[in-house]
Amino acid sequence: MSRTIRTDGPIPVYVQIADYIAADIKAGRIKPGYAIPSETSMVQEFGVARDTARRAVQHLRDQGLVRTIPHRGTFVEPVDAAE
Amino acid sequence: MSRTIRTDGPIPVYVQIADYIAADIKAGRIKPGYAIPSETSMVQEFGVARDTARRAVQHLRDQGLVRTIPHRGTFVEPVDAAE
DNA sequence: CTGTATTTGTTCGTATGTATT
DNA sequence: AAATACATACGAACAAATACA
Repeated sequence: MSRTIRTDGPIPVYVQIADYIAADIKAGRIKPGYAIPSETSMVQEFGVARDTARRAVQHLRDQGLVRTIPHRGTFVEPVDAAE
Repeated sequence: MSRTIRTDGPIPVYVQIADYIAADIKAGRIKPGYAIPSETSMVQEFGVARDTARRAVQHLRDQGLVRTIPHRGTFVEPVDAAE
């Protein structure tokens, strides 16, 4: 898995991260009801600030792909929820 | 012992706390094998958030001065471990 | 064996300041 | 000016392991 983050291009870092996770969801690598990586693990995995990781999660929420439960995590929605 | 925390300067609070504890270690006030103050006690003593106390401990770990045992505490390493 | 207290682990929420683009 | 990104800091909730009475 490349999962390279580019800061020199036109695509915001948070969108790039969200896209990676969205791809995981759509490919079934993270199934409905299961948690996506925590903000902290995104920070570690992608080497970004937590602020950026949060934006990525927000982006996924905006697309209806996930739902966050405070202090628990962010979970993949049922497949039909993102339509 | 002053141990004043300054929030108006350029030195992060967590670094200031770590420096205080590092000084205690280097002065022999906390000996190898013994525990440094818990996160909770740092919160109380310095009036900071736990997040900040944890950063201070992390900073000490990064310097090789201490080692954390989960659910037990954080302990001073042997003197030669920090070289 | 059974609680209770202590301690670190983990997670998201919120805010501020700075720098860069 | 506005959006993006990083770093710092405080809050809050709950989990889990450990230690001990």
